[in-house]
Amino acid sequence: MTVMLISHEIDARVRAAVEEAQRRDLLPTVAPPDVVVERPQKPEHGDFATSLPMRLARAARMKPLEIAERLVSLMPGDDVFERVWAAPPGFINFVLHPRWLGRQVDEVRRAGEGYGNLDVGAGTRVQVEYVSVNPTGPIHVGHARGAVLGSALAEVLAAAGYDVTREYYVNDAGSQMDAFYKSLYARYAQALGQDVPLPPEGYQGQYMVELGQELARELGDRFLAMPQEQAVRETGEIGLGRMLECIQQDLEMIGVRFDVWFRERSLYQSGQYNKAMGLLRQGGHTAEREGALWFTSTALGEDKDNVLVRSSGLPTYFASDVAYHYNKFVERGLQRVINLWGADHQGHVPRMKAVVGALGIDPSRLHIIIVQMVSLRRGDEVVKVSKRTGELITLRELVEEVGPDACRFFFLARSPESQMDFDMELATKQSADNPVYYVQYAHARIAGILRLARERGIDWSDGDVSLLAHEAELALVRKMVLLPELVESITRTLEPHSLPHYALELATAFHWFYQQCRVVSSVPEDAAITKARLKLTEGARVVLARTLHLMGVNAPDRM
RNA sequence: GUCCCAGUAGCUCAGCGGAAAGAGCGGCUGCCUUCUAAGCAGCGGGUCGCGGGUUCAAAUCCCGCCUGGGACCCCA
Repeated sequence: MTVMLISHEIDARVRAAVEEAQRRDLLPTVAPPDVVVERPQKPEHGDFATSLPMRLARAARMKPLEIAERLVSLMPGDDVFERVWAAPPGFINFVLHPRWLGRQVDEVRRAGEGYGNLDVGAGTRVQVEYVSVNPTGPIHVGHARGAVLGSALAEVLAAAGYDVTREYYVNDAGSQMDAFYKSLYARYAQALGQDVPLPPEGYQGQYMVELGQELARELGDRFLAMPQEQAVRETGEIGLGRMLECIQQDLEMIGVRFDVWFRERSLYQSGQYNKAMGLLRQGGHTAEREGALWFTSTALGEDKDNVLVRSSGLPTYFASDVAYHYNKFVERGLQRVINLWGADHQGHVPRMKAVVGALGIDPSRLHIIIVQMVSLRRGDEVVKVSKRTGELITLRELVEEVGPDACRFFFLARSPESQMDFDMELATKQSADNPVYYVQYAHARIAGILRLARERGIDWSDGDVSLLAHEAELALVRKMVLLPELVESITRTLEPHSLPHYALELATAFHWFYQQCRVVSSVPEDAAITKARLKLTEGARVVLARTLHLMGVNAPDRM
């Protein structure tokens, strides 16, 4: 299915007009800048506009308004744009035709849940890797933000025609895991009355005590009989499995799922770690110093070199990441990779880009989105730890208190690079005044209207959309047709936070229409407009539901 | 000390080169005998951190400074 993107249509028309004008000597033959299509803030400036004449003025040595007028003369209005005009100081404005808008209502209804789907991705294989929390403990609120942003971004990319893989990188190797294994064994042994101390670097959390007790309860004391090293390994393996299950279930609570749970260990087992290191060596990007193997990133303009293999012989996390990205780009042939990392990994970005380049991969294929931290508040009170467990607030606790939809909406509404305050009081206690409910309420209202119409036996399938002429009706359609534009822009900016803002605008447009226009009328003379408005209402439901689904937020039929 | 992010309405945040700065919450005023008032309409509220610069045009780009957060481990 091919949806016409209005912005692309304008781009094409303006470019064609520039060429035509140059052919006719209305404009000097200078290279035109890219056509930037914008949406004016003021309705009287049209639905879309471009400032190309002003950008062209200097090179063309003409007055911007004059350029605009000449281009406009080559772009007469038609059945898509009712009016195209030049406006000072040098804009070209476009207004969508009311009849075209009416027809879009039918287009939306025809597309149904597929409305907003595009083929701009053209099946490009793109991976979104997000969360990837070490499986040494439960998911906390900070991780949840990346989880929500990543999952929404993946949804939008899929809608835009990309072949998307949603991936969680499981760090099941390395020193953090060793500490986890040893801590778990200690807790397990302690649960059985043994005096095994927690290692110095061990995990203190209460959840480790519980996990240890769980293993003791379910599997008995048989691990105490075996050599401790083996016991640590075996209980650790079981504990890792349980932690992963727990993480998976917690993420499921906010609708976050993955196609692939990629094991760090597999990089070593498959030999890909060795291959990646070999490539770096061959490329002359490594050096041995002080008993360690270094990635010589200073030669590539970085501030410092980075250790790949410690003098102890153990690879660093960075080395694993090198192998992992080798796996992504080379072994799996992913065309684009998008990683969402927490702010604490921000310093890691330059060397990751550098090493990808050193592996012979164009670094622009790797996008790293840094997700800033979340601080929790209840009104004016800063919330750092859970009153119940005395530890950081877990995702599970947050969702249980706030609910999945509000969680997703709030996390999604802020751009990743701004540190956010999450006010649990606002998200829960005042839930009625919550933006999430505002949007969901619009959907429920729509569902209510459609329910009523069906109960009354109205068949609106032959409704005449050309009757839609009220200001509020057209304002609603104007918002509806922006969803495909939004999907397209998110694939470029990789910023899904525009989704909730759009949802709010769409809901506002519907609520206003609802206020202005009676949909299901019992007056016989209103039969035709009732059918047309039912079509519009149904279309609005499609777009609103689709927007909510892209955000992973429920679209309730009743509230 | 170096690097990254942020600083916009009382609060939480959008906008990130274009035409008179936006939303939600909070405050004030109106609107329910027909489809959900979890709604609508209106009012009030801003030196876009500060100072320079670039540009026809700067909240938006560049430089410097201030404030807050984060990162600078042979941790991940």
